[in-house]
Amino acid sequence: MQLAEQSVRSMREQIVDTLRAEVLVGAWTNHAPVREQALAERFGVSRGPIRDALQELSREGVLVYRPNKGVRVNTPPAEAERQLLQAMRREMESFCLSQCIDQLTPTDDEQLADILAELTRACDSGDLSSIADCDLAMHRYLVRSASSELEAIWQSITSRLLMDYSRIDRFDQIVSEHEAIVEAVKQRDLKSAQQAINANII
Amino acid sequence: MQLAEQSVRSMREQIVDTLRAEVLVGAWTNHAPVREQALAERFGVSRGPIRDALQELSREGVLVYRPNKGVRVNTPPAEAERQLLQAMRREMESFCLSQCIDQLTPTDDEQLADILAELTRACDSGDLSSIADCDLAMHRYLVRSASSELEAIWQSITSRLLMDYSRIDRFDQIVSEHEAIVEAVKQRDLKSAQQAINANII
DNA sequence: TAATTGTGAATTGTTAACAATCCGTTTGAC
DNA sequence: GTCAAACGGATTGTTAACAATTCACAATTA
Repeated sequence: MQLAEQSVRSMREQIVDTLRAEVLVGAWTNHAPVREQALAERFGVSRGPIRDALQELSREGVLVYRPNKGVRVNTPPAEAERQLLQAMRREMESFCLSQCIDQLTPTDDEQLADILAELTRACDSGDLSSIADCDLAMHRYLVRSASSELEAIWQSITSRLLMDYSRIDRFDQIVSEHEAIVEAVKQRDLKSAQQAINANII
Repeated sequence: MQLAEQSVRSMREQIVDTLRAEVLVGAWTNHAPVREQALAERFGVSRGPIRDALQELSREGVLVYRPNKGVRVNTPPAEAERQLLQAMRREMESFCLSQCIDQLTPTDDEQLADILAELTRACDSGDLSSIADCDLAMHRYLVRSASSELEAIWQSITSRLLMDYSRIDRFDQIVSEHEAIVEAVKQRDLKSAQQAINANII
């Protein structure tokens, strides 16, 4: 009775990823509350899975939940918090690189190259939502390669940092920075890869 | 139609806190899966709120979710991950102290003293679940005083660290370490408070 | 007029029933 | 006897209806 082109779990993940990308790109304001029924109709499911997705995004810091009042888009972190989160994100991704870089295979290099190609295409076409998605996908790939356990924490930190993703207009810079990451990883050059990551996390 | 001694949101939070404390104390094994129906009957609600709580604990790293198979207790992090998480927790709590310590009021001091008193009582009676609860409550109080935004991230990191809370047998040490924290905070001595926190986070 | 109280629609929270999936067991073929 | 397919109970995933709460707006009163 369902389209079921993906597993049930993937459906919720897909909803979460879609909504996250839209929020991070600024497609939603934080003035209007998010209505469950409207999202349910949009995704063709009932309110249950929608509520699950909204709960997850709330825990992630993208949305803010208030009892009996639903969710709203969160506000960007204060400057001091932002600096802490940035330091933590750099620490995490540097750690993940050091853990995974010698375990990666040519297949991983291809995957990263694919993500980079899609990121480039997204930047060319100016598809903000897709840019944010690809950007996150590359970093997430490296984090997950090191430890799937850390992914949820990394996502929470990163989502909050990207709540004011203002530099998404520097398309060329985004591409070149990620090219540097992929190249350094391909060379299995830990120091360069960490530097490239740190340069990209601002 | 409900007991309703607390708000609806508090009910879910209460379920989450109860289950978390039980898992962190080792009351559950990770061999037997967690059954939704049994928990629903235990807490006197339907499976819906239980599923919400289990989802939250999964995202927090206390439980592990697998599609169509429910949740299990997570395993402790590997040693390398553990060191990263510990460094991040220290960084977070040091930051929170620096942010909040000059904003705290005598009322806050009382609250911390109350938590310390209950922790002492729990250690005297050897109530492991209560010990874990009070321990977390004190750190959470300081984190929340600095920034409620950071609380979810802090909880994720801390829960994973406590997945092997083996030193919960050193009751006297737990009490004295938290006494040192409360005292330093009361003196508004940032450096000492940070040292006391770092000494407690192992 | 300003403040307060009612009222009803809209929204979130919860429940129970139904659908889909998993897993151990049995059945059957070779 | 061994292996694979099929059956059935148990469990998770989803849905729609119902309950509880919130919010905007109208009606009432001072």
